[in-house]
Amino acid sequence: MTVHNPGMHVTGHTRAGASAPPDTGQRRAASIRDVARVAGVSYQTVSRVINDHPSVRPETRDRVHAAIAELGFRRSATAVALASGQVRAVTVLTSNTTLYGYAATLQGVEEEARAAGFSVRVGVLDNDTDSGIDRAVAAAVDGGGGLLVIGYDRIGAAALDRIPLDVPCAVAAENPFGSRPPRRPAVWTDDHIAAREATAHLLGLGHATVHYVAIPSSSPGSRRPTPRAAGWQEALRDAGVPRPKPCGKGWDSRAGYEAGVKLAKDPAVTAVLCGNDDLALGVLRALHEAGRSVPGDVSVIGFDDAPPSAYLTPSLSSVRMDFTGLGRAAFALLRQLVDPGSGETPPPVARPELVLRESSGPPGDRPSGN
Amino acid sequence: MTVHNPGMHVTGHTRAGASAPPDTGQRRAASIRDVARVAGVSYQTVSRVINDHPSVRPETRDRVHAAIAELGFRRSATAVALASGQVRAVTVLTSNTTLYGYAATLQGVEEEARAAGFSVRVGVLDNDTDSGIDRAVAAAVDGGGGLLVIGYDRIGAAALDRIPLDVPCAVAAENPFGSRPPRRPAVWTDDHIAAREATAHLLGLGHATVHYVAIPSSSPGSRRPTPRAAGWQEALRDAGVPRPKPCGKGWDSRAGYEAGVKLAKDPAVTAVLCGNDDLALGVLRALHEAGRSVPGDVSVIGFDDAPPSAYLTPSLSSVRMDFTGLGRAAFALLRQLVDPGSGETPPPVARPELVLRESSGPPGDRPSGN
DNA sequence: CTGAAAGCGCTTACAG
DNA sequence: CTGAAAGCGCTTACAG
Repeated sequence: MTVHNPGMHVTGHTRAGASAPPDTGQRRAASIRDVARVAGVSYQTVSRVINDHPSVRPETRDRVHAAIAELGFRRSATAVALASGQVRAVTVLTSNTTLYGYAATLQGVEEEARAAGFSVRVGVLDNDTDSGIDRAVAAAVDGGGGLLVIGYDRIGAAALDRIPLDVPCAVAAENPFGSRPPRRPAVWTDDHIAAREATAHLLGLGHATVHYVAIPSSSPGSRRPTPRAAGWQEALRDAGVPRPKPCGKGWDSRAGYEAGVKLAKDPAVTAVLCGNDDLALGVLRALHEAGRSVPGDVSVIGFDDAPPSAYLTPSLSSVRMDFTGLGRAAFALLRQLVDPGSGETPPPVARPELVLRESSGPPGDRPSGN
Repeated sequence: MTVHNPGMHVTGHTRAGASAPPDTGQRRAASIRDVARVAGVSYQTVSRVINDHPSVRPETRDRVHAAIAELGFRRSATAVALASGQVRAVTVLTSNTTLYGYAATLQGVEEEARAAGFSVRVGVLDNDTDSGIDRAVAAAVDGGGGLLVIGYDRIGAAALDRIPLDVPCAVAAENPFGSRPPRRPAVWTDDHIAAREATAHLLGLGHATVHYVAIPSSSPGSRRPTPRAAGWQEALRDAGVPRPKPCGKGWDSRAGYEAGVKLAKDPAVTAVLCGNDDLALGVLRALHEAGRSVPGDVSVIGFDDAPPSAYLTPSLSSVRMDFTGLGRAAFALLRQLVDPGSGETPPPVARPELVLRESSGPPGDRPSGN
């Protein structure tokens, strides 16, 4: 049976009035008591078997396993959580699940969590008000288990401040939180240094200065620059070159494009560092439309090194970030908190690395000479 | 306190031997019995209040609310789940969380789930063996609640077949499953028709035929073409033009690049349809390196219309897919299954739409004439 | 409108 | 090596 909606297809025995109610075999699932009865032991012994307790006679163990298989028994994680008081789960609080950096971090968390037998929940912070954040935090806390905050942006940082202190929590951040150290275990990579090095690299190539298309700030007041912006400024200051105002207002290619349109109009702009690769992609587009060649007229360097960046035309120079590693390490930190006996130590996170490709070079480096 | 690892920073009171153990205020959380005591009522009444039962005297209700606030009571979702037998949770089973189509689907699920008060878990299928899939399915099932399978690929389709029939489950798929209808409620959009239309469009422009860079097949045997491939073939057949073999082996830009390198060598290739935008991006790159202009020498059309595609140079023609809507509808289907009383009906999903940009045009349509 | 009982499916001591 | 008891924090009938 198939029903056509505009643009959509839906199928299944659940369509209203279409057929019998779902016969999903709704008899009650087997419990350890059922298994015990079939195996001829007490349910306590069943508990020992499913928890791999050593003190069970092999023969008994086999009988229990046979009963488990026969009944298709699956232990209820809910009951385990309630009885043991431990929830072996982590909720990732994030403002976004599709941007490369966020999605890759989530992937890292998931890999590490799965290996540790933790389930992974995602809580999206899509509402930038105190009450919206409180709702999301409450929903995440209610589920039990620990929280992992992706603090790459304003909302993430704000959520971190609103999590009750008795809830175990760790953070993957974009920075060392400047003057305000996090109250929680945290991991981050050196965006600051990486941005400084990328900027210094462009300066070393001979550019008079470097412009910056910023990602939104993570500090609630929006006053403090991101570590990436700070690193860029520092490099300019160290070199004693002019320090243009950063531009950009958003995370996506559209925001990059809009910033790029303005930059393209200024002939003095010969080098642009971007807060992420999507932004850089938009800048590249704006430059192209304005007839300014890359890297001939303008050099562009992105941030994050998303997988497609190497295949752009021109291929994009970018600062590679180990988001997956960050996610893995953040989970390990949380695990230390909720399960100190595990002995889990954070896996190494790769240092940010400037990957040079076609989009950057010396000023005026045109195929046909200067 | 900060510790430097290669490339990583870690902070927090959890560093081995660094400071006192975490003082996360570990006194036992308040239960409804604690609240009852403080409010001077029975715990049963507390249960009524937190469940918004009508039959509670306003005055009593206020006392309970005051006690809840005073104790910072948070109801345990675990206990609710165990006692009520309902898990208001959904696990998204997917082989990937970072590719655009998958991430956007997950986002749609999350939006709809949050609105319904369901928590969202993610289970990643990263192991393409039966036992690997079984482990992932078991982990997802153990958590309780429903399952939502993203069946865009081989692994997702295989997982679907291995989910116990008594577990509520719905599917977001790329196709109507051809000859084998799903045993589960499913949503999908018309990739098949969309691919046929995109191909017909290119043919209508005057191209002698259209080549196809395929995404991997979703059918376990890998024999049956994806709906996208089938739509492409159908358009060629309908038009009575030559039908080249599809190429491509992967999902990412690298796979697209490799396929593009081969296509670029064949001067007969003037139009290429790609199974997704990442693939198209790689094809664009390969064409560029081979000195073949787009769309002058070769037209390229992608699939999915990922957000950056509009800002590529040349901007990419693509088939826009409503993945978020698909995720939303899939959740609604699952909700109908586990919670028939909710009256939730699947929201509309947008029809795939061919978005024409710079990367496609008539053959030989060069700025400087033919 | 409110309370006392039983039970969800397990685990954690405590006996033997 | 195995069993009987108590309890995790709630909800769902059942009384009053």
